[in-house]
Amino acid sequence: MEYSWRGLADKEFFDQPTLDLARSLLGMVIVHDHPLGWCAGRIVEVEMYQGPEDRAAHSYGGKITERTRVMYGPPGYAYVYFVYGMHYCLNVVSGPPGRPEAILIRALEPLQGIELMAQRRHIEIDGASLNLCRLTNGPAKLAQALGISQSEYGLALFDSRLLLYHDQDPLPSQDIAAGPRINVNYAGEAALYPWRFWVKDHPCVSVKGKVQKTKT
DNA sequence: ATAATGATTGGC
DNA sequence: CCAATCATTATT
Repeated sequence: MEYSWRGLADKEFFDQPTLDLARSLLGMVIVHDHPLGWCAGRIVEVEMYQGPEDRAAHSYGGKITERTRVMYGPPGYAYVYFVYGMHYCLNVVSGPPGRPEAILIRALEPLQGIELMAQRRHIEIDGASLNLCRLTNGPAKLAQALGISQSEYGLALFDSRLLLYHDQDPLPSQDIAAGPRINVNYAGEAALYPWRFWVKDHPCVSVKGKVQKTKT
């Protein structure tokens, strides 16, 4: 298997404050190796969820359950959860052990394995009419496209079949936009924190992300 | 054991 | 706008 990306993220890469790690993830490439084939996409939108104090986080109040367990371990592992009875979402565990922080991957730019992604998403590739962003412009869409489900829970993103790669220099801050997170209105004060980050003007930013952007 | 609740999406 | 659909969680 040959990857052309610049370099694999090592274990130490994840040892940085969640605020920094979230922004560092933008522009990086996520690769999923699977018996059916491999897929890759560039991260263009993320959301951070910070520890026990964040009312929007699954780990709010230090809640530790079977599902949230991996968030309490070391950073750099996959936190996959199931929502709305039909969707999976992929997060990168962040923060030192004991700090239950995570970063939700909200949108990708498809790079490799387009056919497989389209197949998994039940979208037909009919030439020019397909907007590739449609494959991965949402947290559950990209999980589906990459073939991520419960069996990817807890994988080490620096040493497993699900990997993160550096591919370009870190994005300059002027290319990164920030705003409130999506669908966390129940979180009161925390719903206002500008903890969603995306690549400014990137076409593959999630639909809701774009709506919110134009609204403000 | 049982009921409430979504870090969403796609279709009407 | 709203139904779909079920794992996880809290509650009885």
